[in-house]
Amino acid sequence: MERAAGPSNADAANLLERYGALLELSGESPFRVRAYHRAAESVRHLDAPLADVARSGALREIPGVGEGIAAILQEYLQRGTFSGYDDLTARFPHSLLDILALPGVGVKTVMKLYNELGIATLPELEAAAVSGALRATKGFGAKLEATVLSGLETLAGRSGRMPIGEALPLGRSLAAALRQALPGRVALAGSARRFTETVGDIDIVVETTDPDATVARIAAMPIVGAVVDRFESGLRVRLQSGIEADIFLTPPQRFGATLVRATGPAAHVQRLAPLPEAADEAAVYAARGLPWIPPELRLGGEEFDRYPEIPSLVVMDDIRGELHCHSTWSDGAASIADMAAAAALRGYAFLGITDHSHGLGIASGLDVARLRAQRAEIAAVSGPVDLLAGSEVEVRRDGSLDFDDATLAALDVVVASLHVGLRQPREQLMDRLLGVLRNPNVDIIAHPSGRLIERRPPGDFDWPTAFAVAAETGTALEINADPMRLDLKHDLAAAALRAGCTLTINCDAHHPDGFTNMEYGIAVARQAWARPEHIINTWSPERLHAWLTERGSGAGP
DNA sequence: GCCGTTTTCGGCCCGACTGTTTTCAGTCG
Repeated sequence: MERAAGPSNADAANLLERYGALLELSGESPFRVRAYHRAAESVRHLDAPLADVARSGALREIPGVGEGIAAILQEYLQRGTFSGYDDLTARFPHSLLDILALPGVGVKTVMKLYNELGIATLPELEAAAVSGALRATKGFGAKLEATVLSGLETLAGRSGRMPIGEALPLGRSLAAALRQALPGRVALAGSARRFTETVGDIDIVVETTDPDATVARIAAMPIVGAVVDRFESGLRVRLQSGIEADIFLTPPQRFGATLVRATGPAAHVQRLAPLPEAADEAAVYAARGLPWIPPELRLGGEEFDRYPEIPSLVVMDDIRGELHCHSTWSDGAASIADMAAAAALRGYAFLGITDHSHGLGIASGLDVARLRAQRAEIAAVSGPVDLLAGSEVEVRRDGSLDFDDATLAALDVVVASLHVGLRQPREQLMDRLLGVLRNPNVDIIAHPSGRLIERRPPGDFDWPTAFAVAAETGTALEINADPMRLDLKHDLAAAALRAGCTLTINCDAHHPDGFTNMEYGIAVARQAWARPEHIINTWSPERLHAWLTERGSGAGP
């Protein structure tokens, strides 16, 4: 396997991102700051290595990269940094960016802390908050103190656990590298294999008859920075990226049992105890009279009672299309044509284009006039897949929608979302949600709880009531497959199914790459024991169209 | 800093909530 020389696209994107943040601290125009963030996103999603793009002279063809940023990227590729970045890091301590990352702390607060109190690091900030120095400063009060302390607490609680969207690709690439370097079987284990929302560390099982030789080979791998620990049954390594991973060594005849144990969770493994010595996982389960239980279903409970249902649960191949994605018409990064092509490449039959409505100004949401114009483009592009003209319509704070009923009824598919006012009291929040569920023009409620994993708690909804009404109106509830959302989460999705609700799984893709997140949504749906018939985007295009038409929209223009 | 069936210069990123004040600045989705 040949490895591309030079820094990764992600490294370049992160540098542009940091530079943008530093520019913001220095008081630069918000538009200039934004330009760097936009360029960073484009670079992050490039199909080819940045160095190759530069060599072919196509840097300026990257969206958001003009003369200035192209020159910066050239310099970065040659020197590993660029002079503008060096200048700014000389002016501001890099650690100010850590403070800027605290929720509720923006540029103005960071610079005031730095200039008036000399605070440049998180520990200094914590000391100032604890000692009361913050609230003693003019312009700061008890609330900022509380914001800072709770933000620091969140950061501390966060440390160590990665979102599944990072952990799984990382675990897979480590397993692939080990497979390349070692003769025996290699398998990803641990919570990443089980698709838990967050992952503490990467676990891998490696088969070997010569542990010492295997350890030596692993230690010599380029991806491995250092062996941190060597224990009885394996070793702990620190990767070049700084992430640590446990590698368990096992003789071939015990590979299955070791993989079950290393995959966990403890409650699941306990039900199988004592684990029979077996060369593969299926044999472990067979010895207990069970079929092989897929890792994402290993939760230590239901899987031992409901296993006959496993073959009927939804799988990736059941998905015929998606009903919630974005394009450059709002905050997406790709054209409708590009999104349609990506969907076609995945074998999808249909794709709902649902850009934001105007209420979400920051996402440059569409007003009625632009919605009409977009509809024409959608009609022109439709071909590689069946495109549905839709909207992700904003549910405003007062519960009203951004578009009137006639506008919504003319759309093929309507996805309603609560992005604002998620901290409202339960009663108000439920009034909004129930009102939207009862609107016959709304087909889908997107990311119903509004949570962002480890960043924002869900809204305070009364789920039994919400699910009862959704079951009555037939409105589909989304499992949003974005690994930062996974919303509904699996236990809520299971409760929704018990209440008789219909579901849909969507990536909420803002870029062609976004569709690859589908596997996370599938895992959540399976953890909720969902079958294809529960999920509207597994249905045939004919059945889906009939359902949409029946619901009051989809009648066409 | 980028970009152009509004424009090669002048837009681009709006509106509400919160906290700290006392008429508004800062943050965020």
